[in-house]
Amino acid sequence: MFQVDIRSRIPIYEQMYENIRRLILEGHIKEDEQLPSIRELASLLTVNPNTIQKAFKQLEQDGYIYALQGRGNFAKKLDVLYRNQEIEGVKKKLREIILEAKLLNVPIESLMDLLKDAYKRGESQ
Amino acid sequence: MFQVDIRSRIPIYEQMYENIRRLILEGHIKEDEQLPSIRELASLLTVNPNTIQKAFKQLEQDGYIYALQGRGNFAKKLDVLYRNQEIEGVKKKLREIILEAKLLNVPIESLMDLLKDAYKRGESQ
DNA sequence: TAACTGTATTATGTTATATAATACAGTTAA
DNA sequence: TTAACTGTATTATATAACATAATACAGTTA
Repeated sequence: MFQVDIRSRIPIYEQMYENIRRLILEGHIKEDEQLPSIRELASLLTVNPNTIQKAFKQLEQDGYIYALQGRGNFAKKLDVLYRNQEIEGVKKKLREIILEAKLLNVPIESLMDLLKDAYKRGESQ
Repeated sequence: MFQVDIRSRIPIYEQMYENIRRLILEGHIKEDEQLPSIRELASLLTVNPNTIQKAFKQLEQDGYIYALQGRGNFAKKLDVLYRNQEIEGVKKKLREIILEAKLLNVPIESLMDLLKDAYKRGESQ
């Protein structure tokens, strides 16, 4: 499914969060599809169940999944409104990095080329 | 000069590092110009001297400043070769965020517009 | 010499992260 | 009904990163 790097400075639960979030956004986990159980993931990735739980809880709070007592965790339907918040966040980050690039005197043409190129190469869907 | 947010999850020494790095890259601190002393900054920002020292040490290792025993810390001349490493780092981050945007189905035209806009608005120099 | 600088070390405290070990409750299939 | 799954919650423990505190020493400068 995916991997976590226990030596990374990024917390495991945050890596988990990002990975699952990505799988949902990319459509690899569809609406109402069940995720692996906490214990299953824990043993699969050799990570403590509590750590998985922390990631899942965050995913639930942020609207990516929903939990059913005794049944499991499932991918939520991503509504448009919510997705817009996501998009705004990405745009903000994008602006920051563009300023950073400008600071380093990277010409705008280079950035445009990079943008086109990266967008093309991005895995579709 | 700048501020640090002690409640941020970004370590103080890292905020210091970023702030000073930025001042140098933006040309607000010029080549061979002396930086405030460690103790001075420490009392100014009410941060422990050791924390400042950690930021300065990192800045020195990364080629932004040089230290003279008993004299102080000074901004280094940024050579082209080094700047290229910086640029590569920013480009990498840029690619990642563009993929993120694509994931959220932001059309490339929006990103192009955003790019032009952000680049224009960026404080010059 | 006094008052600055950088540098280094040791000790202490705090917080976030992660693990371990349980326990309890809901669901499901045999 | 029971066994084996699920989620949920709690308490305890360990560790590492971060930051502070308190010194000490060495080089520079007026």
